[in-house]
Parts: sequence; structure tokens; C-alpha cells
Amino acid sequence: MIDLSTLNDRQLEAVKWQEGPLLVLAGPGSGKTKVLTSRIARIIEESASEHFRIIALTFTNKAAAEMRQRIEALVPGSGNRALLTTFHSFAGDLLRQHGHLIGLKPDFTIITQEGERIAFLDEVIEKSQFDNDTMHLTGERLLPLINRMLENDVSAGSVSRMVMTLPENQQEPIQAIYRAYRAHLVASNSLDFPALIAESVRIFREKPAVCKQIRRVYKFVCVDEFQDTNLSQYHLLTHLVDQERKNLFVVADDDQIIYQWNGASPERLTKLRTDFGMGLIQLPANYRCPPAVIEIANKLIAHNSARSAEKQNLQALKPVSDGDAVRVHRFGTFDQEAAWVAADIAARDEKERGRCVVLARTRKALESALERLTAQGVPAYLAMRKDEFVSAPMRFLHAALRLANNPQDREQARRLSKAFYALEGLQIDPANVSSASEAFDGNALRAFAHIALSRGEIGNNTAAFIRDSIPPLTDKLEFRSFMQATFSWAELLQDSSYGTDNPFAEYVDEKLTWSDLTAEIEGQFGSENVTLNVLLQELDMRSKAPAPAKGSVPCFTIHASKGMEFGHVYLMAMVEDQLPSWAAVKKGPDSREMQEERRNCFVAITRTEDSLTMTYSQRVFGWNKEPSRFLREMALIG
DNA sequence: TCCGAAGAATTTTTT
DNA sequence: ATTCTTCGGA
Repeated sequence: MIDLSTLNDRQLEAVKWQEGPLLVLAGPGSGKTKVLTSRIARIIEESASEHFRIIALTFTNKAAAEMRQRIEALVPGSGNRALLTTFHSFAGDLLRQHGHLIGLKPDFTIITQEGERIAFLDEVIEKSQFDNDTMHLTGERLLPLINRMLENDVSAGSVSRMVMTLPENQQEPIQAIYRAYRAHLVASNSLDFPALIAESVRIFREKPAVCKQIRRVYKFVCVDEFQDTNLSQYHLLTHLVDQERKNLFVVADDDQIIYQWNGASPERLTKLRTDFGMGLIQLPANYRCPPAVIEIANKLIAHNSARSAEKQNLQALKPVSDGDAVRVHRFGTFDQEAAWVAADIAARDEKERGRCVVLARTRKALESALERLTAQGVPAYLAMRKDEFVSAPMRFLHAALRLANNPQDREQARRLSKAFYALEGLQIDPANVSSASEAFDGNALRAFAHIALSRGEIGNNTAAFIRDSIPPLTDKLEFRSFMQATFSWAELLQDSSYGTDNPFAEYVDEKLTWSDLTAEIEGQFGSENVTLNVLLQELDMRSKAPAPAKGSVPCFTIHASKGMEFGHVYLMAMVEDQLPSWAAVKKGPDSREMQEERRNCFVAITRTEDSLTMTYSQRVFGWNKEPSRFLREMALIG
């Protein structure tokens, strides 16, 4: 039996919720993941003889992995009863199975790089028949609009409201380009992130049989962090839920909407409640933050005029501890501010130093803080996404696998040649690979192997690797043994010396990341279900950033810190034009933007487990700045 | 093609 | 007062 004794009454009520739609409004640190996982575990356990499945959708792989781990701990071996996945991964899965209905093959490529998307859009614009000399439409300028249209589920056929706000002479061309962009993506068997969702919604909408089948399998639907959904994701969700039973269980916090600029919207929660007639349970109890932090968080968020009246204040349940839970410090310049923060962190003992985080609204402030921290001997790092591997062996491996999966992909042939040159010093012209591939049934990887071996300038190890390992990959898609073989080959090469441009620079980290990511993917799908398609597509959806060095202090933007908690939070650059941002100040004190900035501040301070330190300066990047209005709203300055 | 001056903009990013 | 972009002159 699952242990429900550690749950409070409200949590218990949510965990015991059986049928019908429920919205759980869960404040920060209220145990929402615990509620979500306990309920799923409970339903699985109580229906051991049945075969229906439960689907839980999250936004990040990290959240999905955490839920998977917790449910496995509660009900071991229940992996096949629950699908715990991200919106995008679910969409990928759906399109592998049913994409053929809209002309997509299961080995479609996911375009993740911004530059490639722009190039793709530029091609579409080029091909379109409009006189572009007068309008100067470029992929770079148009991509944000295309993104917005995809995120808002603008169907290819209809005229969009979004387009109607444009100058009249641009409306028709842009609508046409949008249609062409989507059609061209599918025609070239590629999708980008927003199109993954948009095409899934299209399948659900146009192919009711698919919709019905999915609804039959998944009797219960759950969503984590619902407040972050954009309209397309909401439509995907609506199609998933059986309209009779309405077994939709949603966890959200309208005080933590900080992705409005990315399609999230406070109205979506209102719409959800009316669309489904949802029950409501609030979880205001907070187990994470010191009472002093809860007090200022409540004061702050009360200033949001659009906040719903029924939303309950956070309730501090963590006991008061010794020392100052909340500190505010003022400095002359941002540099002094950063120096003080660095010194304060450095003065902590090693254990506590590992529990610190530096937060700021902007990357720029963070970068300059990081510089200072490093200069003062505090190891620190900036969190950032990494879309592709950079070391030569990993680039070779990734390109080879992609080429094996999609044998005529010129871009991958180019990358393979480039990585091979970095490793072996032998230049193979990708154009020769393409032309030679005709003799190999159009398989560029086989052609590449043939050319490399015929040149006779390669080392024995390399020749053996190519001769023994590439054929099983091209002929039988044996990618697992190819991965191992590539690692072994790379390690033989590594013994020789390199100049300043070491192609192995990040190899050790990246090899580890590769293993971690493949293990996570196998955990999600079950290793027997991981085909080369699945592996490549899922890899595209994951960051290749290495695990941070232990003991170094993370420097996060507020956005990046969402969903995490830290012992000691240092929130820097608390000045007007930073937090709140310049743009929000310009829009006015009661604008949507300003309320979102206030939620940003709310999110930042509620990451705190033990202590919160807020700093600000008179001068930031050469500007004279007033202290943030939020400090005043929290009654921390006069 | 390069330089300086004038002018404009100034934020967050998972998948 | 910062940084990026654009435009004109050399």
C-alpha cells in the first residue's frame, strides 16, 4: 500500500480524487509533484488487474524523469501502466505512429537549431511567388511570427487574427508563407518544435479514429505546470481527454506564469475551468520557505490586480530558524554588488556553499556576476542549453547515426566529413560522397566508408573501425554496437597528440552525457522499444549540457530556476529596468507585463529553503537606477 | 571596405 | 551612459 500518512488534508483529497476534472492550484513548495505522483501510484495500485494507462504530461524532460523515478519507487515495475512524458515527446511518438496519415514518415528529422529553421524559412520565402523586393521579408524577421502562429494553432487554411494586425499588403503573403512553411516541413520529412505540436493537433482534429484510439488507451490524463501551456498544447490536451468522463487532473499555479511571451496566458486557466467544469483544490501550505520569505511573497503578489480573488495566500509551515532568513543590501555599483555576493558565498562553509544559487532577471547581469565570482575564486557556472555535441568523436557518432537513419541527408554527410577530418586529418569532400552514393543505393554512409578506405591514408585502427563497424550500421541499423565501437576507436585515437585545437576537448563530458541521455530515453520507452528513430528524435529534444561540477555555484536566470529550490538564494540587480524589466516599466505599472515581472520576483524568492539575500545598486551597467518597486511592495525599503 | 557618428533599442527560452 | 545598428563619407 502507498503511504498516504505524510500528506496533509488537502493533498490527501487531491490524491484520492478519482473520476472527473480537477484543478489543483498548488503554490510553490506545496508538494505538487508528490500529489501528482501519489495519485498516479494509487490508481495504478488499485487497478492492478486492469489494463488502461495513465498519461502525465510535463514541459521538461527533467520533470518527467523525476515523476517516473518517484512512481517507480512507489509502485515498482509499473512502468507500462503510466506514460510520463513531455508534450513534445508525446507528439513525437504520436507522429511516428500516425504521421503517415498526413504524409510524414516515422524517421522524420527534428530541426532544433535556430539557424537551420531560419535557412529553411528563407528557402520557403524564396520559393513563394510574391514580389518580395518591396516587403523585404526575411526568415530571421518572420520566424517569430511563424512561431506564434504555430503556437496558437493557426490552421493552415483559415485566415488568422494574428495576421490581420499586420500591414494589409503583407497579410496574404505571410499567410501563404505560413502554409508553405508547414507543407514544406512535412514534404521534406522534418519538423521543428512548435510544428511537432501543431501537426499532432492536426492529426487529432482531422483523424478522429486516432483520437478515439488514444482516448481508449489513456483513461486518466494529468498535466504538470499547466499554466505554461500555449494554445496548441491546450488543444492537444483537449483532444486527449474523453469528453464524457473528463478524467483530467491538472496541477497549476497562476502566480507562476512567467512564460507569457512564449504563449502561456492567465486566461488559459480560466478557459480550462469553464471548458471542463473543473473541481478546485488549493494547496497553499508551503513546506519549503522560511516564514519571513512567505510573508514578503504574500505581500508582493497581492499587488497583482488581475489575480483571482479566491486565490489563497501562502501559508508558512516551515519552522522559524536562527539567523536572518531575509537580507537586503544596497551598493554603489553593480560590480561592488557582485563582489560582495561573491565574498558572502565564499565565506560560507563548503557544505552550505554547495546549496547557494545566484539569480538575476537578465543573462547580462548574470554573466557579469559570474565573472566576479570566478575572479574571487568561487567556482560558478551559467546554466545554458546545448543543442549539439561539439567534440569531434561525438559529432562523428551523431552524424553517422543520423546518416544511417536518413541515408541521403547531405547536411549529415557534411558534418560526418568535417568530424572525420578533425579526428583523422583526412579531407573527404561531401560532394564526392553524394555523387559516389549512387553506386551504393543512395546510401551516403556506405559511400563515405568506401571512399575513406580506398584512400589508403588512414591509420590501421581507423581502417579496421570503418571496415568492421559501418556495414552493420548501414545494413542492419545496429546502432548500439556502433556506439561502442566509435567510443573504442575514439579512445585509440586520443593517445596521439594534438595541437591547440583539441578535437577531444569536451569528449569525456559529452560521452558521459550521451550515456546519461540514452539511459534516460531507454528508461522512458523501455530499451526494447528504442529504435534508431526514437533515439535520434529524443536526443534532439534534450540538452547536451554536461552535469555541472559538484560544489560550483549555479547562476540562473529566474526563468531557468523555476521548479527548483536552493538553500541560499542571492537575487541580484533588484533595480528598476532589470526586475521589473525595462519593457514592463514602459508598458505601465498595471500592465500584463508588469504583473508578469511581479510573478518573476515571486518565483525567484520562493526558491528559498533557508536564506534569501536581495541586492541592488545605484549604478548598473553605467546607468543610474532606482531600487526595484518590488522591494517597496515587500516593505523591505522605505 | 572600413571608420566614425548618429540613432535606436534595451528581457526571459523549455522542447 | 551602454551597446548594437545604420548610414554616410573616405
